[in-house]
Amino acid sequence: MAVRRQPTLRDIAAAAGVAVSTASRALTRPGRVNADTAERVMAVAKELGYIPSASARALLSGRTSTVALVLPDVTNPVFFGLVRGTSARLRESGYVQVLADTEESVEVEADTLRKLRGQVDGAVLAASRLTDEQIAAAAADLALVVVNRTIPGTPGVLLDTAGGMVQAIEHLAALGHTRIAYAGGPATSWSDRRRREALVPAAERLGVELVVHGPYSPVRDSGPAAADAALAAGVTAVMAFNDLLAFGILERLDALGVDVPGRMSVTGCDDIFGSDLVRPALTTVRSPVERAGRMAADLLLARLDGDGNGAHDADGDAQDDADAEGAVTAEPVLMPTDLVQRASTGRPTA
Amino acid sequence: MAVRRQPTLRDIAAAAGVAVSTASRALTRPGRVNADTAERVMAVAKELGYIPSASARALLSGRTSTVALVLPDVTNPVFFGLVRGTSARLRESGYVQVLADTEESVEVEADTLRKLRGQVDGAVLAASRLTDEQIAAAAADLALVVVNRTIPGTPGVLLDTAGGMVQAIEHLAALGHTRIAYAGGPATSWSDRRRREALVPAAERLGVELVVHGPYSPVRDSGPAAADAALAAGVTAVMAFNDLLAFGILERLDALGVDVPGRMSVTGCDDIFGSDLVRPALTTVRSPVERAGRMAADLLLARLDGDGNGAHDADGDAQDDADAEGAVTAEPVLMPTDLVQRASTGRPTA
DNA sequence: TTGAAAGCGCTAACAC
DNA sequence: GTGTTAGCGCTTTCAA
Repeated sequence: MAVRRQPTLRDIAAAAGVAVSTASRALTRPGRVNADTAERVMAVAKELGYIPSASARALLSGRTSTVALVLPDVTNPVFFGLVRGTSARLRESGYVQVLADTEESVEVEADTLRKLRGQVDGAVLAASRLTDEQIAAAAADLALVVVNRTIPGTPGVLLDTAGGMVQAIEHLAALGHTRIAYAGGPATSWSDRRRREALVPAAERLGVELVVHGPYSPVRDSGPAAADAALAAGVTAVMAFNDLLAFGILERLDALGVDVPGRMSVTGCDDIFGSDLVRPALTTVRSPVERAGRMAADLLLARLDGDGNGAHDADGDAQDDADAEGAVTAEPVLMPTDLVQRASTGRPTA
Repeated sequence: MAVRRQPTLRDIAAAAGVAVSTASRALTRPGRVNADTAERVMAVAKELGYIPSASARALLSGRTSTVALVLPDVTNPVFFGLVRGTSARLRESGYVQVLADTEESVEVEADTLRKLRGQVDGAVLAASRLTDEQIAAAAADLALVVVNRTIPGTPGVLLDTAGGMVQAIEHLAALGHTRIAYAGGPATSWSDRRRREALVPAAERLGVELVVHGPYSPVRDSGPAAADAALAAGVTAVMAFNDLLAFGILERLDALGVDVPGRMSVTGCDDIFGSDLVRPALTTVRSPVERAGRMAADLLLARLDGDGNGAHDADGDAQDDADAEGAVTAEPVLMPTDLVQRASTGRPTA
């Protein structure tokens, strides 16, 4: 396969009886050329199935029209929305998206970023495992937008899950819970730190006792430990760092015959696929991950296309674009989250 | 950001006091050059952080070291394993993976494939919406591997879900079910056709009555219709086209207060994330999607790198590679599936 | 062993 | 309005 040689601009020019430069002009800015000539060239190009060489263009312009999305784990449901968001936004602007899975490895991520330099115009870096310094260094060579990280001088998108968690604790307090556990995530997690900082004063304000457990790995397998810790702490509700952890907690409680939400309410975070499938369905913090992906792509494209060319205004999403414009100044964009109430939370019956 | 100009080969050559051609040789085949010179050049290159321009290489060689994965919907859990499989395999061989989401649209897919030509060396086409003719045409311009499609002359990977479905009906028959429904998938689905062709004789052999419903969209929202049809047909078990549909069926049965599996057993297909989270946990056909992804990438790389260079033998997966070698002849590779028994199937209590 | 030069496909001056 | 030419960064003859 892939036998037939692609026609080049030279072929088109020859077939149309013009010089290559004329052919080039006819195809890229028909205005700058005689209408008849332009038409003829375009007809020939179409007939021969001409497609301009991306490599040649890239070599000449230094621009590849390609953007990378770098993720620690493509199979983590949390990132699906992100992939879709960036993917859709980039396609709208004619960019190609490269997907890089770093397999949760710092080395792979650093290596990937290095190789990407020159291959892509920019990258969206999600849930990076790198240090601030490493990211800042990479940003010197490659237009970068970070998701859920704050790197001075680098634009970013932040999902305000801390705000959603505060909504969750308010929800629980309103239901009558007075002693609540937070099953925390990885010690290195920026989000986790933010949530603790938000939850402590919120608990105080609401007059509830907050017991912080963890750190736990944000996976189902950590659920049993978190569930046991919550039971041992004598709380009536546990807020999990994320849905995966919450799933594990629910499973453990189910196995122990603990009534949810009667004896123990459970909340998660992310509203990933499956959170409404578990029984009882999980009350969780929904974050606009897909919109965050769009936004990240927006920020990146704004940088790449130059601030004012308006190319990234193609879609009518005034909300996003308004934010994007503002964020060209490298202020991280904060995306609000909200609480989805389902069956896993209720009044404590004890 | 992205300010610092990338050093080119010329810079390296100048700094090392050699000609560009020598620098090129030193970096690409150190053997063909004086050892001292080679060392000096490499040292300079490292110091200056030289990275060869992918565009220039591509322009010269016509090879981009990039492969596309084309999917109808990145957010469909069925594809996650595929993404991961191709991604891992491609990275092992130093290829970059481009992810293209066609949004279930024939037009977008055709358009994507056309644009991809020249940008990538090849593509893995999964669950394509195109006609055989369209795919065959695209294969003339681009090295292609199809997943779950058979296109004469084009290598492919087939997930033998039909075999898994037969296991499922055998399982149900063994439990004592004598009248079973199959909630079929889209009429255009190649897999669906294969399954019907396999299920009918299997049912006959097992002495069970098979009632075929559908076509249904393979999404949760189609579940209620499928569930209602199964109930109306008086069967004691329903086999869903895929897990998403099965989820919808379970929800509907739950809402109607129908006991699962007592009154109705349910099976799915794919074993997607969440199938063990639903209650009752779903008995389903597990297909080795990630391995299929690896295999598809294997087949593609075998084509691209030429049959015998062994580059795709880097990993020790003798099983896969043995198959891959054989499949260079464009015989589709069939991946076996198996049944995962969970709580949603049991003896009929009526 | 090394250097000079050609050229991949394209665009952007710069003529005419 | 159109053609000629140079050159993006690299590899690869072909000489030296």
